[in-house]
Amino acid sequence: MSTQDPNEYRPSAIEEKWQAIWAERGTNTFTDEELRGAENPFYNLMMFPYPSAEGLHVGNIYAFTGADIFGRYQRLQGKTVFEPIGFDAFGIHSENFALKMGTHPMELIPRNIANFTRQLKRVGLMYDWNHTVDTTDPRYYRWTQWVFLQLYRAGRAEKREAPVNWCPSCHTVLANEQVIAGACERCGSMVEQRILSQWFFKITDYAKRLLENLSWIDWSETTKKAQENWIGRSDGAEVHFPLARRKVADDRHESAQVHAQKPVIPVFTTRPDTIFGATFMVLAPEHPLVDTLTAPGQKAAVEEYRRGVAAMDLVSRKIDKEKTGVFTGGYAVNPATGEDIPVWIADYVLMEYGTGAIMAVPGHDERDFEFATKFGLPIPRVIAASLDDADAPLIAAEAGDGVLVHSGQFTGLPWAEGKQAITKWLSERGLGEARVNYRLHDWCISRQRYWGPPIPIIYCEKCGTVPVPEEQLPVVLPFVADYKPDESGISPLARVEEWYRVACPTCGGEARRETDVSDTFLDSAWYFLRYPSANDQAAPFDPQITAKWLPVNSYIGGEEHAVLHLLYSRFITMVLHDLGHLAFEEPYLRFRKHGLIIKEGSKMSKSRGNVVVPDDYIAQWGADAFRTYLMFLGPYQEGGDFRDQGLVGPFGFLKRLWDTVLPVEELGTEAPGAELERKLHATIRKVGEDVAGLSYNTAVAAMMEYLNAVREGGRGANRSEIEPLVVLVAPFAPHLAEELWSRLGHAHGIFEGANWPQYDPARTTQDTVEFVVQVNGRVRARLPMPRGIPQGEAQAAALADDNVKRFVDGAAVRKVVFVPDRLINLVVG
RNA sequence: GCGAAAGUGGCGGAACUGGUAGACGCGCGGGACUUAGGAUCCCGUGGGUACGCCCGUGGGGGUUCGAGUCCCCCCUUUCGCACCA
Repeated sequence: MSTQDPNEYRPSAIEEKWQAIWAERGTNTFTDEELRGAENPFYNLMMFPYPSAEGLHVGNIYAFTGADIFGRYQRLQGKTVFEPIGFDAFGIHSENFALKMGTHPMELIPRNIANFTRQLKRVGLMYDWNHTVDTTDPRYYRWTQWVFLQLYRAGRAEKREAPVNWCPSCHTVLANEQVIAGACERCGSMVEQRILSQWFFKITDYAKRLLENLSWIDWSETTKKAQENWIGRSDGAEVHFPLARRKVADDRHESAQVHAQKPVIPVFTTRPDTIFGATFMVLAPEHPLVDTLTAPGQKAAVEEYRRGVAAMDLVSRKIDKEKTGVFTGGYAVNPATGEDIPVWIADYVLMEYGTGAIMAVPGHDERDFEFATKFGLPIPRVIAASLDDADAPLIAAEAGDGVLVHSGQFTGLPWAEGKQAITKWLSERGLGEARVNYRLHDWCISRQRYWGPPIPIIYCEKCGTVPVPEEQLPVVLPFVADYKPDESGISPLARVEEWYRVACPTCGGEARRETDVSDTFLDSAWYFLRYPSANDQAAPFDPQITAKWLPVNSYIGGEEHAVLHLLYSRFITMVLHDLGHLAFEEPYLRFRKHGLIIKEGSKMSKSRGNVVVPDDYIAQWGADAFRTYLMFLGPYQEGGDFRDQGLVGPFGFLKRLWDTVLPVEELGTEAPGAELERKLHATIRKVGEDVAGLSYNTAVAAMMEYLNAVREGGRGANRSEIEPLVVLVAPFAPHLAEELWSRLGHAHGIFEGANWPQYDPARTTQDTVEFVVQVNGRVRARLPMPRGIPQGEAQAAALADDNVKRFVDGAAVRKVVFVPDRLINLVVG
């Protein structure tokens, strides 16, 4: 029971020992010179964390360990692996937490980062601590501001008005996620809309490219699908509905005329084939033509409706609810039928999608059907299963396919052809054209908050909007003791006069800084470019280093960032590429999502009290066992269930491996037996393939199986049998592997060289196979047979088996199915 | 509603192109060593059984010599998106 026994497995001791050695030798860190000259570079990226006050979550460790294993495996294959980490520490999350705690974020964040760093180091991740990034450091956000300026210069950033959620009680702007059922998540007051002037990045200009590149980038399919849906391509037509000459409701008898010079209402539709059924139009309440269209008698009602909509928060407006709306009193002309149709406004039409106006086809659109039913508008049928059904009554919207009916010269055309033909017809008459529309919106990057990088813009009375000259960056976020938002609805920076009052960079006159800060997603949209050049004070990223290391070889992260972070960083990369700053336009060659872990069958959360605190487990079992268990508990790309009991399995495995190798002097020197050697080669192959494909759980299982075989019946191991296993386990349990490797007499560290064992494919298979004999598809015998046995011999051997004989029972064999080296199936009777 | 994925022992989970269902681990049972063990090691472990076999991968059909795997219908769960025209 001596605790000083050098052959006892004491994880904490060896883990701390090797962490110190790695730091001292610089095993995982690079100088900038080394980065420039690296051979076989492999950039292994994982999503940097937001350094919360609670410390590292087990979910973070799960994500990082899986990525780290991949990096360590690449390294054991001889690659030079750059594996950086950083801190995504700006944003509303940090700010709200700081407000709650009453501690200033400038004080809180460095503390959290220090704690995270300590925890990350304890896990044994292969990070280059010489190349870290902290988004709140002016040396970093100086270049975030530089990125903004590049977009501004390229005309990809523009300022325009947009609504935001506003909590009248907290005096603050809320993100959509902070609005719960129309109320502020913090105080419960009803949220309102405010219209503010904000900065947008025109990501919609890139919608087509962002969508098309998805066809060739090597990403998790589900992630690509999420982006595809988010970008949301719709093929249809833009159609122009001229305003009717008469605008008043009771002026019904005047015939409609189509005059090209008249103002028109453009609409986007995916179903131009149903245009003959458009019996009314609906505009978003904010639509600019509403005032023109509104008849005097309807003015009061329209105004009231618009006020009601404006008071609503941005989230509840979009939830499906009973249709509401108001008639404007105005009419437009259906360009297909030539008839006047009434124009309504309703909040189910959104200004931000399409043109902010729709042609309503109640017969063939559910929402329009509901609206028409409620307000007594006509619901004609223009699509039917066949011409015979042209007058079948519509009891619900029929959004499916069919043939056109009651559609003038297009009647009888199948739906898809009608779509083409009508679009062509409208376009020949100058009333519309084919159009592709995207669901994707421009990226609003303005935040009326404190904790972010100030947007580098100056407003001058004479010169207008002036970008801060690049040499004047960074625009440093000032220390503001009271950074709480107030009722003005503008950033707390707008209260710091000595900060925002500046001389105009162009004319030197009085000017004012932009007081909004930028979105956290901008910080993370380019961080991977910064890592290799993290120490470069002269440029955001060094051209030579960037050419060598980018794009990223492997990126592993959570699916929750499938659409925002991953899309924004692709967009920023494309813009920087187009501006000549980067040679590539896609940032991540390969992206794989990891799954989420739950605890004992349910989601981990503070309210459930089932949050796994990693430090406790690591203290008890060691980082190696913790890492190995996390990778073992389920398929990495799908996630799994963390059970306290489960940890003892992988711990026991590591301990048995340790006990098998030590003491080294007692290891046998013989060659492995034939069967064990076969298993060794098969295991090397399986673990290599599984790790490369992120199937970590089965890789660990294969190693356990092999160790069990080595130790079967309590036998001791030969060195040649066990030494390769030390290398296979190294990505999972790097400390233990280093220690055993060194005790096995190697002068250099296990990760300093291409130490991954080779296998001989010829030796992965057995000479004897267990051959399955079926009769009529049911297993009746399992017979050992030599590999490569021909069908005739196998059949003879099968028929000689007593049990097989019983089932064949003298009957004629009608058919024989033979699968070489696996199975023979005798069909009788 | 739309989109995606998944339902396998007491539990977490394996199973490549259809070809021995349940690898590996937990738990449980037995044994060894021990004064003792909840430590360690070894062995066993889907259910039933007249010990020949039979039944078993959410439910119901189908294709096939053979289906967890393929096809059709249904049920359940999880995760995205959601009045997107």
